[in-house]
Amino acid sequence: MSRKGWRSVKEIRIADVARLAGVSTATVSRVLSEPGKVRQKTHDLVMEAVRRSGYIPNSTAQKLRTRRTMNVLVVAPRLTNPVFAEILRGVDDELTQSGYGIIIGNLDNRREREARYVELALSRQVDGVLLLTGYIPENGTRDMRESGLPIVAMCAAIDDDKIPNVVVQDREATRQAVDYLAGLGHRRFGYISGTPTSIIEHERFKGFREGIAAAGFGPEDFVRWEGPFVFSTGVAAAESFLAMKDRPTGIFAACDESAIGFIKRVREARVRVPQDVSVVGFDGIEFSDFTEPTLTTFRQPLHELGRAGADVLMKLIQNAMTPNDWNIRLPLTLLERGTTGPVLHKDYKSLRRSSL
Amino acid sequence: MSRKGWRSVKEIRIADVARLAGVSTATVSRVLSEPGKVRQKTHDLVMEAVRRSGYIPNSTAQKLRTRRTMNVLVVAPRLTNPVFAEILRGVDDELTQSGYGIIIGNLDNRREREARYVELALSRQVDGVLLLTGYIPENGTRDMRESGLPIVAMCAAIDDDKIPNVVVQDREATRQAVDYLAGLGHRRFGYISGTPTSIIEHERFKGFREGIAAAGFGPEDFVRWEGPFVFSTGVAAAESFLAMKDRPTGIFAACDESAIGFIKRVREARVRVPQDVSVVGFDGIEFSDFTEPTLTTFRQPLHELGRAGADVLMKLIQNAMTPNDWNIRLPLTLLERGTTGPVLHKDYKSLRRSSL
DNA sequence: TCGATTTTTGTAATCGATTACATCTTGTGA
DNA sequence: TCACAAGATGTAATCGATTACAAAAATCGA
Repeated sequence: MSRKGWRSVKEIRIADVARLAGVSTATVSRVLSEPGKVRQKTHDLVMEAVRRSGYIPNSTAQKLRTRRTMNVLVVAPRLTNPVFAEILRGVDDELTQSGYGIIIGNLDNRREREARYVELALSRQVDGVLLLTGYIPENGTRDMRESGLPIVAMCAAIDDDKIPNVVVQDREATRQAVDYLAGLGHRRFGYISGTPTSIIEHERFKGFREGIAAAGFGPEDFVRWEGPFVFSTGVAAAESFLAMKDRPTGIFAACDESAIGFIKRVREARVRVPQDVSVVGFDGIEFSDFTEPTLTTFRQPLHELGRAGADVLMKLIQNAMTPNDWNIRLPLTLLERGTTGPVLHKDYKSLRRSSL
Repeated sequence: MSRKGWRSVKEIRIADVARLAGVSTATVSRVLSEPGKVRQKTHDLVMEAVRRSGYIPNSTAQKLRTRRTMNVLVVAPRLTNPVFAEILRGVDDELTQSGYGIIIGNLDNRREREARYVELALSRQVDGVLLLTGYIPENGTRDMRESGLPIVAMCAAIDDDKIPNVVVQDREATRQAVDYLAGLGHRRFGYISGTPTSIIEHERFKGFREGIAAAGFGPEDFVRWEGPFVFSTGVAAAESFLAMKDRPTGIFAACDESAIGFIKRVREARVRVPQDVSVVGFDGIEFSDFTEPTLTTFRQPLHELGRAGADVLMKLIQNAMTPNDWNIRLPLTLLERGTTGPVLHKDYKSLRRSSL
């Protein structure tokens, strides 16, 4: 069997370099990884041999011996979601700087795919794990924690002393969203959810209800439409919205995609945004600035979040945590743009009309 | 130094399992990787020991011995670009099925980051490489090919007998785009480019010029606006467009983002789409269906492309290539939507007006 | 039941680096 | 110049699996 058919290039081992330089493998190893431990003359000799032979250490062998893989696993719910892609970019920025590689664990929204990545961690292919998911992956009897690996939870707080959290302040932002809409005079609200089973969604909805209460309203003052974090959830919400007799005027969507889907559909039905209905999104994806009108939304500090998460993981791996590192919560920014405006109450309108 | 502080969980080695089951390590190994080679009774004994101890093989040791890492490197120009994210999803689908892991090489549009990934390949951390970039990464004196690893080039044809290509038919599609616009009566064209240095852009522009020629026009019949594959390129093109006295009416954009940026900007200036100007995009990102009007564009079979690329790489690794695998070219689909329509020539209009 | 054959299992080498420990050099001060 | 410390280098064990080869056990036919 020519399973190794492609292995055409002769591989140079550390022993080859040692022979070429007339030294032992130990010396070569030291030259390459312990600066200043070898005499200058020998050092030059070895480096010359390395250069001439084109030697590059076999990283698998290094890993076996040093027990460090210099790889990190990043588990994300869905890679094509721009939110996770952007976080991943931040993570990548930070990790590659420290010489770490990234192995991606894309769940593609199917939770059963977790098992594979738990296995990966358990089999020691990585030095640490970044969870962009809202829960700790488990694999039947075993879960990620059992690996004993450093884990950092992002995107949703996890209640475990051993696991640092690096998250955004969703709940506060969502609360603020309601406050903002109420401030514009809105009295009836709509909430377009994200994936109902995700902790992120729970956090945001909790913030929403808190906001509703804080503004002096109750559960009877809002409707909630359920669905995953995608465009079509907004479209479906819009269908339901259009069928209502007494429509809400202040809508909060748990992600920009569904906000955009909603707006697109209601505009088709000649509902005006923001004159007839105001919409606040969540995420601040690049696209939200290219819709008509431009979307009012909360911008997540995604890149910064990614960097922060990676930074904490590095510290965790190196046992260099400070108390502040255990719970990092980044703020969001409200981008007031074109899809929100003061309410035109029916009664207000009629009042006005009669007073004319 | 407590570098290993976190390594709290006792690690179980194959020797522990062997002792527990009262057999040799060779037997345990065979139970785990050579089905049917061990007597049923012994097999059960071993499996029970594995279960009881919770043993999971140390994959680094396996890799060192078998010389297969079961990892693949995917080099992409930019992860946050939804096109690459979607291709990656297809790759992931195919590879995880075969038990391979993915190490991501995100260039983030900075070519100097290549070196790192060439090194990765050279140090044997992966069994193969998928290039989503338009060129072969090089690292000073060494390039990816030197690694002797199986490489598959996607997104742009590479002229090397040893490297299979799995690409989409950009050029044909772009040609067709011009043909389509000409068929709608357009006589003056605009071309919004992508990153000028990328091979992908070259291919598309080549197709565009071929289309122009095939429709009986020449270089004087179109303008070209340059810029990277982003929204702002379209916005800048729009500024230039708006400043023209004799504006083109048929615009092709090398990616959906710039098409959308263009449309957004010209609409702000009260130019109507498609009545005043028709726009054809390229890619078919999810978002293109949520603009106003919906974007006419070419859909790339991204997921399929990813799967196909991964499939060819698997075959290459296993020396199982068939002649057809060396050059796969997937077709694109024209999605006729809202941003294109028949031209209203000035002379045509005046003609019509006078005949009324 | 015996020996030949086949099947199963064990022993030990191996993959390619790192590193503890031993040994050899070099440098220093008296 | 010598004794001794400090520094440089070499030897060989080690990481944890796989696997070639050897040895033992099971199977079979006569």
